[in-house]
Amino acid sequence: MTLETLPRHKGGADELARLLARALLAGHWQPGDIFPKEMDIGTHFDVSRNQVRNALARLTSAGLLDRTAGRGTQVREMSDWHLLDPLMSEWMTGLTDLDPQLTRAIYAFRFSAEPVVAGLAAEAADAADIARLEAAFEGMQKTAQSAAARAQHAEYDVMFHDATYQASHNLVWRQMGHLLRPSIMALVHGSQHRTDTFDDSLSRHRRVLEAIVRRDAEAASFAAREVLRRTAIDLGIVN
Amino acid sequence: MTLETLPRHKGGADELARLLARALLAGHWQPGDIFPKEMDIGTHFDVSRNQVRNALARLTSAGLLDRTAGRGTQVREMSDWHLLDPLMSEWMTGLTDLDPQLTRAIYAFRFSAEPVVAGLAAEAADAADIARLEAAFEGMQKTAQSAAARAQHAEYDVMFHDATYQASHNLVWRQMGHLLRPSIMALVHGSQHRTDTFDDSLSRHRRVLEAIVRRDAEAASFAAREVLRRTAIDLGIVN
DNA sequence: ATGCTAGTAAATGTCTGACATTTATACAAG
DNA sequence: CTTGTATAAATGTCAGACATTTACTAGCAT
Repeated sequence: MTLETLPRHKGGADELARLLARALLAGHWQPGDIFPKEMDIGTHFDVSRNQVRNALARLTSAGLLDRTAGRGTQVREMSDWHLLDPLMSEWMTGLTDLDPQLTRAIYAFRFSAEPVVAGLAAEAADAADIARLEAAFEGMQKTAQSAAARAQHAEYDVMFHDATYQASHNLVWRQMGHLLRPSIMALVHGSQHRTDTFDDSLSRHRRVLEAIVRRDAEAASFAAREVLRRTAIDLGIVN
Repeated sequence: MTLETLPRHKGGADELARLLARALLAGHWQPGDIFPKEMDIGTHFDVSRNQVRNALARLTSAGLLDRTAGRGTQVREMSDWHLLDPLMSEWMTGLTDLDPQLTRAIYAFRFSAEPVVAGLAAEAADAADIARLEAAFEGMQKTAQSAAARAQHAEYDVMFHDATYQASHNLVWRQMGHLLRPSIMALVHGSQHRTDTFDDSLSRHRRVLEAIVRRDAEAASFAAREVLRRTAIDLGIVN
Protein backbone atom coordinates (compact mmCIF):
# COMPACT_ATOMS: atom_id res chain seq x y z
CA MET A 1 0.00 0.00 0.00
CA THR A 2 1.28 3.41 -0.88
CA LEU A 3 0.41 6.88 0.25
CA GLU A 4 -0.82 8.02 -3.10
CA THR A 5 -4.46 7.15 -2.59
CA LEU A 6 -4.72 9.23 0.57
CA PRO A 7 -6.07 12.77 0.21
CA ARG A 8 -4.08 15.78 1.30
CA HIS A 9 -5.35 17.17 4.55
CA LYS A 10 -6.02 20.65 5.84
CA GLY A 11 -5.25 20.80 9.54
CA GLY A 12 -2.24 20.07 11.72
CA ALA A 13 -0.73 16.95 13.20
CA ASP A 14 -4.04 15.83 14.71
CA GLU A 15 -5.61 15.73 11.31
CA LEU A 16 -2.67 13.88 9.83
CA ALA A 17 -2.72 11.30 12.61
CA ARG A 18 -6.43 10.80 12.11
CA LEU A 19 -6.00 10.32 8.39
CA LEU A 20 -3.28 7.72 8.76
CA ALA A 21 -5.02 5.96 11.63
CA ARG A 22 -8.22 5.59 9.68
CA ALA A 23 -6.34 4.12 6.75
CA LEU A 24 -4.82 1.60 9.13
CA LEU A 25 -8.15 0.81 10.80
CA ALA A 26 -9.71 0.20 7.43
CA GLY A 27 -7.05 -2.38 6.75
CA HIS A 28 -5.10 -0.58 4.01
CA TRP A 29 -1.93 -2.06 5.47
CA GLN A 30 -1.48 -5.59 6.73
CA PRO A 31 0.11 -6.41 10.08
CA GLY A 32 3.84 -6.74 9.58
CA ASP A 33 3.90 -4.40 6.60
CA ILE A 34 6.46 -1.63 6.52
CA PHE A 35 4.84 1.76 6.92
CA PRO A 36 6.02 4.67 4.75
CA LYS A 37 9.05 6.50 6.12
CA GLU A 38 8.90 9.90 7.74
CA MET A 39 10.40 11.79 4.83
CA ASP A 40 8.01 10.32 2.26
CA ILE A 41 4.99 11.15 4.38
CA GLY A 42 6.35 14.63 4.90
CA THR A 43 6.87 15.34 1.22
CA HIS A 44 3.56 13.77 0.21
CA PHE A 45 1.48 15.81 2.63
CA ASP A 46 3.80 18.79 2.50
CA VAL A 47 4.30 19.06 6.24
CA SER A 48 7.41 19.33 8.36
CA ARG A 49 9.16 16.28 9.69
CA ASN A 50 8.11 17.38 13.15
CA GLN A 51 4.44 17.10 12.31
CA VAL A 52 4.96 13.67 10.87
CA ARG A 53 6.85 12.54 13.94
CA ASN A 54 4.12 13.88 16.22
CA ALA A 55 1.45 12.11 14.23
CA LEU A 56 3.38 8.85 14.15
CA ALA A 57 4.03 9.14 17.87
CA ARG A 58 0.29 9.11 18.47
CA LEU A 59 -0.26 6.09 16.29
CA THR A 60 2.58 4.38 18.12
CA SER A 61 1.14 5.14 21.53
CA ALA A 62 -2.16 3.70 20.32
CA GLY A 63 -0.37 0.44 19.56
CA LEU A 64 -0.92 0.69 15.82
CA LEU A 65 2.74 1.03 14.86
CA ASP A 66 6.10 -0.14 16.05
CA ARG A 67 9.02 2.14 15.30
CA THR A 68 12.69 1.30 15.75
CA ALA A 69 15.72 3.22 14.62
CA GLY A 70 17.31 1.76 11.54
CA ARG A 71 14.55 -0.65 10.64
CA GLY A 72 11.69 1.74 10.07
CA THR A 73 8.03 1.71 11.00
CA GLN A 74 6.05 -1.50 11.09
CA VAL A 75 2.32 -2.15 11.40
CA ARG A 76 1.46 -4.14 14.52
CA GLU A 77 -0.92 -7.05 14.91
CA MET A 78 -4.53 -6.16 15.46
CA SER A 79 -4.39 -7.87 18.84
CA ASP A 80 -1.86 -5.26 19.94
CA TRP A 81 -4.05 -2.30 19.08
CA HIS A 82 -5.22 -0.31 22.07
CA LEU A 83 -8.93 -0.48 21.31
CA LEU A 84 -9.70 1.19 24.62
CA ASP A 85 -7.69 4.30 23.90
CA PRO A 86 -10.16 7.18 23.53
CA LEU A 87 -8.20 8.42 20.54
CA MET A 88 -8.92 5.14 18.80
CA SER A 89 -12.64 5.56 19.36
CA GLU A 90 -12.42 9.02 17.89
CA TRP A 91 -10.64 7.69 14.85
CA MET A 92 -13.08 4.82 14.41
CA THR A 93 -16.28 6.87 14.54
CA GLY A 94 -17.85 7.38 11.19
CA LEU A 95 -15.53 4.94 9.50
CA THR A 96 -17.88 3.06 7.22
CA ASP A 97 -15.34 0.48 6.16
CA LEU A 98 -14.12 -0.48 9.61
CA ASP A 99 -12.63 -3.96 9.66
CA PRO A 100 -15.61 -6.32 10.24
CA GLN A 101 -13.56 -8.40 12.65
CA LEU A 102 -13.24 -5.32 14.85
CA THR A 103 -16.91 -4.48 14.71
CA ARG A 104 -17.75 -7.98 15.77
CA ALA A 105 -15.19 -8.07 18.57
CA ILE A 106 -16.38 -4.81 20.05
CA TYR A 107 -20.00 -5.82 19.88
CA ALA A 108 -19.27 -9.20 21.42
CA PHE A 109 -17.58 -7.37 24.25
CA ARG A 110 -20.57 -5.12 24.77
CA PHE A 111 -22.90 -8.10 24.70
CA SER A 112 -21.02 -9.69 27.56
CA ALA A 113 -20.23 -6.54 29.49
CA GLU A 114 -23.28 -4.31 29.35
CA PRO A 115 -25.53 -6.57 31.39
CA VAL A 116 -22.99 -6.29 34.19
CA VAL A 117 -22.70 -2.54 33.74
CA ALA A 118 -26.46 -2.11 33.80
CA GLY A 119 -26.59 -4.12 37.00
CA LEU A 120 -24.01 -1.89 38.62
CA ALA A 121 -25.83 1.17 37.36
CA ALA A 122 -29.00 0.03 39.06
CA GLU A 123 -27.11 -0.16 42.32
CA ALA A 124 -25.12 3.07 42.04
CA ALA A 125 -27.08 5.55 39.92
CA ASP A 126 -27.80 8.93 41.49
CA ALA A 127 -30.30 11.58 40.50
CA ALA A 128 -28.05 13.14 37.88
CA ASP A 129 -27.44 9.77 36.22
CA ILE A 130 -31.13 9.05 36.01
CA ALA A 131 -31.81 12.47 34.58
CA ARG A 132 -29.26 11.80 31.86
CA LEU A 133 -30.76 8.42 31.09
CA GLU A 134 -34.24 9.87 30.86
CA ALA A 135 -33.12 12.72 28.65
CA ALA A 136 -31.42 10.29 26.31
CA PHE A 137 -34.45 8.03 26.23
CA GLU A 138 -36.78 10.89 25.44
CA GLY A 139 -34.47 11.95 22.65
CA MET A 140 -34.61 8.43 21.24
CA GLN A 141 -38.39 8.52 21.36
CA LYS A 142 -38.65 11.84 19.56
CA THR A 143 -36.33 10.77 16.75
CA ALA A 144 -37.63 7.25 16.30
CA GLN A 145 -40.33 8.05 13.76
CA SER A 146 -38.71 10.11 11.03
CA ALA A 147 -36.06 8.61 8.82
CA ALA A 148 -34.51 12.05 8.53
CA ALA A 149 -33.53 12.04 12.19
CA ARG A 150 -31.58 8.83 11.90
CA ALA A 151 -28.28 10.45 12.82
CA GLN A 152 -29.80 12.22 15.82
CA HIS A 153 -31.36 8.99 16.98
CA ALA A 154 -27.98 7.29 16.93
CA GLU A 155 -26.56 10.12 19.01
CA TYR A 156 -29.24 9.68 21.65
CA ASP A 157 -28.60 5.95 21.52
CA VAL A 158 -24.94 6.58 22.29
CA MET A 159 -25.93 8.96 25.05
CA PHE A 160 -28.20 6.37 26.65
CA HIS A 161 -25.59 3.65 26.78
CA ASP A 162 -22.87 6.03 27.85
CA ALA A 163 -25.09 7.25 30.67
CA THR A 164 -25.39 3.64 31.79
CA TYR A 165 -21.62 3.26 31.97
CA GLN A 166 -21.37 6.58 33.81
CA ALA A 167 -24.00 5.46 36.28
CA SER A 168 -21.88 2.48 37.28
CA HIS A 169 -19.75 5.01 39.16
CA ASN A 170 -16.65 2.96 38.52
CA LEU A 171 -13.60 4.68 37.06
CA VAL A 172 -12.69 1.73 34.84
CA TRP A 173 -16.11 0.97 33.43
CA ARG A 174 -16.63 4.64 32.73
CA GLN A 175 -13.60 4.66 30.44
CA MET A 176 -15.22 2.06 28.24
CA GLY A 177 -18.06 4.32 27.31
CA HIS A 178 -15.75 5.59 24.59
CA LEU A 179 -16.25 2.37 22.66
CA LEU A 180 -19.95 3.00 22.29
CA ARG A 181 -19.89 5.66 19.64
CA PRO A 182 -17.90 3.74 17.03
CA SER A 183 -19.78 0.56 17.83
CA ILE A 184 -23.23 2.10 17.45
CA MET A 185 -22.29 4.23 14.45
CA ALA A 186 -20.82 1.28 12.60
CA LEU A 187 -24.15 -0.52 12.85
CA VAL A 188 -26.33 2.36 11.74
CA HIS A 189 -25.32 1.78 8.15
CA GLY A 190 -25.68 -1.95 7.93
CA SER A 191 -29.07 -2.37 9.58
CA GLN A 192 -32.56 -2.06 8.14
CA HIS A 193 -34.65 0.74 9.50
CA ARG A 194 -38.22 -0.41 9.63
CA THR A 195 -40.37 1.47 12.08
CA ASP A 196 -41.36 -1.57 14.09
CA THR A 197 -37.68 -2.29 14.65
CA PHE A 198 -37.32 1.10 16.24
CA ASP A 199 -40.41 0.58 18.36
CA ASP A 200 -39.09 -2.75 19.56
CA SER A 201 -35.69 -1.26 20.36
CA LEU A 202 -37.34 1.60 22.21
CA SER A 203 -39.39 -0.62 24.45
CA ARG A 204 -36.33 -2.66 25.32
CA HIS A 205 -34.41 0.46 26.24
CA ARG A 206 -37.37 1.54 28.33
CA ARG A 207 -37.17 -1.62 30.37
CA VAL A 208 -33.51 -0.95 31.16
CA LEU A 209 -34.32 2.57 32.26
CA GLU A 210 -37.21 1.45 34.46
CA ALA A 211 -35.16 -1.27 36.09
CA ILE A 212 -32.39 1.16 36.95
CA VAL A 213 -34.86 3.67 38.34
CA ARG A 214 -36.34 1.09 40.66
CA ARG A 215 -32.86 -0.14 41.62
CA ASP A 216 -33.49 -3.66 40.39
CA ALA A 217 -30.04 -4.88 39.36
CA GLU A 218 -31.11 -8.26 38.12
CA ALA A 219 -33.86 -6.87 35.90
CA ALA A 220 -31.53 -4.18 34.54
CA SER A 221 -28.97 -6.81 33.69
CA PHE A 222 -31.54 -8.95 31.89
CA ALA A 223 -33.03 -5.98 30.05
CA ALA A 224 -29.63 -4.77 28.87
CA ARG A 225 -28.97 -8.14 27.35
CA GLU A 226 -32.32 -8.03 25.56
CA VAL A 227 -31.40 -4.65 24.08
CA LEU A 228 -28.32 -6.11 22.47
CA ARG A 229 -29.59 -9.57 21.63
CA ARG A 230 -31.10 -8.96 18.22
CA THR A 231 -27.98 -7.38 16.78
CA ALA A 232 -25.85 -10.02 18.48
CA ILE A 233 -27.79 -12.64 16.59
CA ASP A 234 -27.40 -10.75 13.34
CA LEU A 235 -23.65 -10.62 13.84
CA GLY A 236 -23.45 -14.29 14.71
CA ILE A 237 -22.19 -13.65 18.22
CA VAL A 238 -24.97 -15.67 19.80
CA ASN A 239 -27.69 -17.87 18.40
CA MET B 1 4.27 20.44 44.80
CA THR B 2 7.73 21.05 43.42
CA LEU B 3 10.17 18.96 41.52
CA GLU B 4 12.78 19.05 44.19
CA THR B 5 11.80 15.87 45.96
CA LEU B 6 12.07 13.80 42.79
CA PRO B 7 15.31 11.94 42.22
CA ARG B 8 17.42 12.47 39.15
CA HIS B 9 17.06 9.65 36.69
CA LYS B 10 19.45 7.69 34.54
CA GLY B 11 17.77 6.74 31.27
CA GLY B 12 16.03 8.58 28.47
CA ALA B 13 12.57 10.01 27.93
CA ASP B 14 10.88 6.74 28.92
CA GLU B 15 12.46 6.88 32.31
CA LEU B 16 11.58 10.51 32.76
CA ALA B 17 7.96 9.89 31.77
CA ARG B 18 7.79 7.00 34.20
CA LEU B 19 9.19 9.09 37.01
CA LEU B 20 6.74 11.93 36.50
CA ALA B 21 3.81 9.60 35.92
CA ARG B 22 4.45 7.74 39.15
CA ALA B 23 4.59 10.99 41.06
CA LEU B 24 1.23 11.89 39.58
CA LEU B 25 -0.27 8.47 40.29
CA ALA B 26 0.84 8.70 43.88
CA GLY B 27 -1.07 11.93 44.20
CA HIS B 28 1.84 14.35 44.53
CA TRP B 29 -0.15 16.86 42.50
CA GLN B 30 -3.86 17.57 42.86
CA PRO B 31 -6.20 17.71 39.88
CA GLY B 32 -6.26 21.25 38.56
CA ASP B 33 -2.76 22.01 39.80
CA ILE B 34 -0.31 23.63 37.43
CA PHE B 35 2.44 21.22 36.47
CA PRO B 36 6.05 22.48 36.29
CA LYS B 37 6.96 24.08 32.99
CA GLU B 38 9.12 22.45 30.39
CA MET B 39 12.18 24.56 31.07
CA ASP B 40 12.17 23.94 34.81
CA ILE B 41 11.86 20.20 34.34
CA GLY B 42 14.65 20.32 31.80
CA THR B 43 17.04 22.17 34.03
CA HIS B 44 16.18 20.08 37.09
CA PHE B 45 16.77 16.75 35.39
CA ASP B 46 19.44 18.12 33.07
CA VAL B 47 17.85 16.90 29.86
CA SER B 48 17.02 18.66 26.64
CA ARG B 49 13.70 20.33 26.07
CA ASN B 50 12.99 17.65 23.49
CA GLN B 51 13.13 14.88 26.04
CA VAL B 52 10.85 16.79 28.34
CA ARG B 53 8.36 17.39 25.57
CA ASN B 54 8.42 13.73 24.59
CA ALA B 55 7.86 12.66 28.16
CA LEU B 56 5.05 15.15 28.67
CA ALA B 57 3.47 14.07 25.41
CA ARG B 58 3.16 10.56 26.80
CA LEU B 59 1.60 11.73 30.02
CA THR B 60 -0.78 13.83 27.97
CA SER B 61 -1.81 10.94 25.76
CA ALA B 62 -2.45 8.92 28.91
CA GLY B 63 -4.91 11.57 30.00
CA LEU B 64 -2.85 12.64 33.00
CA LEU B 65 -2.10 16.15 31.79
CA ASP B 66 -3.70 18.85 29.74
CA ARG B 67 -1.36 21.20 27.91
CA THR B 68 -2.31 24.40 26.14
CA ALA B 69 -0.09 27.06 24.68
CA GLY B 70 0.13 30.13 26.85
CA ARG B 71 -1.50 28.67 29.93
CA GLY B 72 0.85 25.85 30.70
CA THR B 73 0.41 22.28 31.84
CA GLN B 74 -2.44 21.27 34.11
CA VAL B 75 -3.17 18.05 35.98
CA ARG B 76 -6.42 16.44 34.89
CA GLU B 77 -9.16 14.89 36.99
CA MET B 78 -8.64 11.30 37.98
CA SER B 79 -11.80 10.40 36.07
CA ASP B 80 -10.06 11.50 32.88
CA TRP B 81 -7.05 9.26 33.35
CA HIS B 82 -6.79 6.45 30.81
CA LEU B 83 -6.58 3.60 33.28
CA LEU B 84 -6.75 1.10 30.45
CA ASP B 85 -3.68 2.39 28.66
CA PRO B 86 -0.98 -0.29 28.94
CA LEU B 87 1.56 2.40 29.71
CA MET B 88 -0.44 3.33 32.77
CA SER B 89 -0.36 -0.25 34.00
CA GLU B 90 3.38 -0.28 33.51
CA TRP B 91 3.72 2.92 35.52
CA MET B 92 1.46 1.66 38.28
CA THR B 93 3.15 -1.65 38.89
CA GLY B 94 5.25 -1.72 41.99
CA LEU B 95 3.94 1.61 43.16
CA THR B 96 3.41 0.98 46.85
CA ASP B 97 1.70 4.28 47.50
CA LEU B 98 -0.83 4.10 44.70
CA ASP B 99 -3.87 6.22 45.42
CA PRO B 100 -6.22 3.93 47.45
CA GLN B 101 -9.20 5.17 45.50
CA LEU B 102 -7.60 3.77 42.36
CA THR B 103 -6.81 0.42 43.92
CA ARG B 104 -10.39 0.09 45.03
CA ALA B 105 -11.84 1.14 41.69
CA ILE B 106 -9.72 -1.33 39.77
CA TYR B 107 -10.53 -4.17 42.11
CA ALA B 108 -14.23 -3.37 42.01
CA PHE B 109 -14.03 -3.53 38.25
CA ARG B 110 -12.33 -6.91 38.38
CA PHE B 111 -14.88 -8.21 40.85
CA SER B 112 -17.68 -7.39 38.45
CA ALA B 113 -15.88 -8.30 35.23
CA GLU B 114 -13.86 -11.43 35.89
CA PRO B 115 -16.85 -13.70 36.42
CA VAL B 116 -17.98 -12.78 32.92
CA VAL B 117 -14.49 -13.22 31.52
CA ALA B 118 -14.12 -16.63 33.14
CA GLY B 119 -17.44 -17.63 31.63
CA LEU B 120 -16.30 -16.61 28.18
CA ALA B 121 -13.01 -18.40 28.73
CA ALA B 122 -14.85 -21.61 29.49
CA GLU B 123 -16.61 -21.32 26.15
CA ALA B 124 -13.66 -20.24 24.02
CA ALA B 125 -10.46 -21.65 25.55
CA ASP B 126 -8.30 -23.75 23.25
CA ALA B 127 -5.49 -26.14 24.11
CA ALA B 128 -2.85 -23.41 24.33
CA ASP B 129 -4.96 -21.37 26.70
CA ILE B 130 -5.50 -24.32 28.99
CA ALA B 131 -1.80 -25.12 28.95
CA ARG B 132 -1.05 -21.57 30.05
CA LEU B 133 -3.64 -21.74 32.80
CA GLU B 134 -2.25 -25.02 34.08
CA ALA B 135 1.32 -23.80 33.99
CA ALA B 136 0.35 -20.73 35.96
CA PHE B 137 -1.59 -22.78 38.49
CA GLU B 138 1.31 -25.17 39.02
CA GLY B 139 3.59 -22.20 39.54
CA MET B 140 1.22 -20.87 42.17
CA GLN B 141 1.23 -24.25 43.91
CA LYS B 142 5.00 -24.49 43.99
CA THR B 143 5.44 -21.02 45.44
CA ALA B 144 2.59 -21.10 47.91
CA GLN B 145 4.55 -22.55 50.83
CA SER B 146 7.66 -20.46 51.24
CA ALA B 147 7.41 -16.85 52.26
CA ALA B 148 10.57 -16.20 50.26
CA ALA B 149 8.78 -16.92 46.99
CA ARG B 150 6.12 -14.33 47.62
CA ALA B 151 7.09 -12.24 44.59
CA GLN B 152 7.17 -15.28 42.31
CA HIS B 153 3.79 -16.37 43.59
CA ALA B 154 2.34 -12.99 42.68
CA GLU B 155 3.79 -13.32 39.18
CA TYR B 156 2.10 -16.69 38.69
CA ASP B 157 -1.06 -15.17 40.07
CA VAL B 158 -0.91 -12.48 37.42
CA MET B 159 -0.19 -15.09 34.79
CA PHE B 160 -3.23 -17.14 35.82
CA HIS B 161 -5.66 -14.27 35.58
CA ASP B 162 -4.11 -12.92 32.41
CA ALA B 163 -4.45 -16.35 30.83
CA THR B 164 -8.13 -16.23 31.69
CA TYR B 165 -8.56 -12.94 29.86
CA GLN B 166 -6.58 -14.29 26.91
CA ALA B 167 -8.76 -17.39 26.81
CA SER B 168 -11.85 -15.25 26.29
CA HIS B 169 -10.58 -14.81 22.73
CA ASN B 170 -12.04 -11.33 22.58
CA LEU B 171 -9.82 -8.47 21.45
CA VAL B 172 -11.29 -6.03 23.93
CA TRP B 173 -11.26 -8.21 27.02
CA ARG B 174 -7.72 -9.24 26.24
CA GLN B 175 -6.59 -5.63 26.47
CA MET B 176 -7.75 -5.46 30.04
CA GLY B 177 -5.35 -8.08 31.19
CA HIS B 178 -2.88 -5.22 31.57
CA LEU B 179 -4.76 -4.05 34.64
CA LEU B 180 -4.03 -7.27 36.48
CA ARG B 181 -0.40 -6.72 37.33
CA PRO B 182 -0.80 -3.41 39.14
CA SER B 183 -3.97 -4.62 40.81
CA ILE B 184 -2.45 -7.82 42.14
CA MET B 185 0.87 -6.24 43.05
CA ALA B 186 -0.79 -3.45 44.98
CA LEU B 187 -2.49 -6.00 47.21
CA VAL B 188 0.56 -8.15 47.91
CA HIS B 189 1.81 -5.58 50.37
CA GLY B 190 -1.35 -4.87 52.32
CA SER B 191 -2.53 -8.44 52.90
CA GLN B 192 -1.59 -10.94 55.56
CA HIS B 193 0.23 -14.03 54.40
CA ARG B 194 -0.88 -16.90 56.54
CA THR B 195 -0.43 -20.27 54.94
CA ASP B 196 -4.08 -21.25 55.20
CA THR B 197 -4.93 -18.10 53.26
CA PHE B 198 -2.75 -19.33 50.44
CA ASP B 199 -4.25 -22.79 50.57
CA ASP B 200 -7.72 -21.35 50.43
CA SER B 201 -6.82 -19.10 47.52
CA LEU B 202 -5.23 -22.01 45.71
CA SER B 203 -8.25 -24.24 45.95
CA ARG B 204 -10.46 -21.45 44.67
CA HIS B 205 -8.19 -20.92 41.68
CA ARG B 206 -8.27 -24.66 41.10
CA ARG B 207 -12.03 -24.58 40.79
CA VAL B 208 -11.82 -21.90 38.12
CA LEU B 209 -9.30 -23.93 36.17
CA GLU B 210 -11.35 -27.12 36.41
CA ALA B 211 -14.52 -25.38 35.33
CA ILE B 212 -12.82 -23.92 32.28
CA VAL B 213 -11.32 -27.28 31.37
CA ARG B 214 -14.71 -28.94 31.44
CA ARG B 215 -16.25 -26.00 29.53
CA ASP B 216 -18.71 -25.18 32.26
CA ALA B 217 -19.27 -21.44 31.86
CA GLU B 218 -21.60 -21.00 34.78
CA ALA B 219 -19.31 -22.80 37.21
CA ALA B 220 -16.30 -20.85 35.96
CA SER B 221 -18.17 -17.62 36.47
CA PHE B 222 -19.15 -18.57 40.01
CA ALA B 223 -15.67 -19.80 40.87
CA ALA B 224 -14.04 -16.63 39.56
CA ARG B 225 -16.22 -14.57 41.82
CA GLU B 226 -15.24 -16.75 44.78
CA VAL B 227 -11.58 -16.14 44.02
CA LEU B 228 -12.06 -12.42 44.37
CA ARG B 229 -14.68 -12.31 47.10
CA ARG B 230 -12.47 -12.34 50.17
CA THR B 231 -10.39 -9.38 49.05
CA ALA B 232 -13.51 -7.61 47.83
CA ILE B 233 -14.89 -7.87 51.35
CA ASP B 234 -11.65 -6.59 52.82
CA LEU B 235 -11.77 -3.58 50.53
CA GLY B 236 -15.38 -2.88 51.35
CA ILE B 237 -16.57 -3.44 47.79
CA VAL B 238 -19.11 -6.05 48.83
CA ASN B 239 -20.36 -7.27 52.19
C1' DA C 1 31.20 -22.67 -0.60
C1' DT C 2 30.66 -20.93 4.20
C1' DG C 3 31.19 -17.90 7.72
C1' DC C 4 33.10 -13.78 9.70
C1' DT C 5 34.19 -8.94 9.57
C1' DA C 6 34.39 -4.40 8.22
C1' DG C 7 32.09 -0.83 5.88
C1' DT C 8 28.25 1.69 3.99
C1' DA C 9 23.59 3.30 3.37
C1' DA C 10 19.20 4.29 5.24
C1' DA C 11 16.05 4.78 8.62
C1' DT C 12 14.56 6.69 13.23
C1' DG C 13 16.20 9.31 17.48
C1' DT C 14 18.16 13.55 19.51
C1' DC C 15 19.89 18.18 20.17
C1' DT C 16 19.85 23.15 19.44
C1' DG C 17 18.32 27.65 18.46
C1' DA C 18 15.14 30.59 16.50
C1' DC C 19 10.56 31.85 15.72
C1' DA C 20 5.15 31.49 15.97
C1' DT C 21 1.05 31.31 18.55
C1' DT C 22 -1.78 31.38 22.44
C1' DT C 23 -2.99 32.99 26.97
C1' DA C 24 -2.99 35.74 31.12
C1' DT C 25 -1.88 39.99 33.19
C1' DA C 26 -1.13 44.89 33.90
C1' DC C 27 -2.10 49.31 32.75
C1' DA C 28 -4.06 53.16 30.61
C1' DA C 29 -7.88 55.53 28.13
C1' DG C 30 -12.67 56.09 27.57
C1' DC D 1 -16.30 49.93 35.32
C1' DT D 2 -15.28 48.57 30.86
C1' DT D 3 -12.49 48.25 26.98
C1' DG D 4 -8.39 48.10 24.45
C1' DT D 5 -3.53 47.58 24.00
C1' DA D 6 1.08 46.32 25.25
C1' DT D 7 3.89 42.96 27.36
C1' DA D 8 5.49 38.71 29.31
C1' DA D 9 5.43 33.85 29.63
C1' DA D 10 4.22 29.54 28.38
C1' DT D 11 3.60 25.83 24.81
C1' DG D 12 3.77 24.83 19.66
C1' DT D 13 6.40 24.67 15.30
C1' DC D 14 10.16 24.73 12.17
C1' DA D 15 14.73 23.73 10.13
C1' DG D 16 19.16 21.75 10.09
C1' DA D 17 22.80 19.16 11.85
C1' DC D 18 24.23 15.24 14.15
C1' DA D 19 23.82 10.53 16.72
C1' DT D 20 22.42 5.86 16.84
C1' DT D 21 20.55 1.72 15.34
C1' DT D 22 19.78 -1.63 11.82
C1' DA D 23 20.13 -4.13 7.48
C1' DC D 24 22.72 -5.04 3.63
C1' DT D 25 26.98 -5.70 0.87
C1' DA D 26 31.51 -6.87 -0.33
C1' DG D 27 35.53 -8.98 0.62
C1' DC D 28 38.48 -11.87 3.15
C1' DA D 29 39.96 -16.20 5.45
C1' DT D 30 39.14 -20.80 6.50
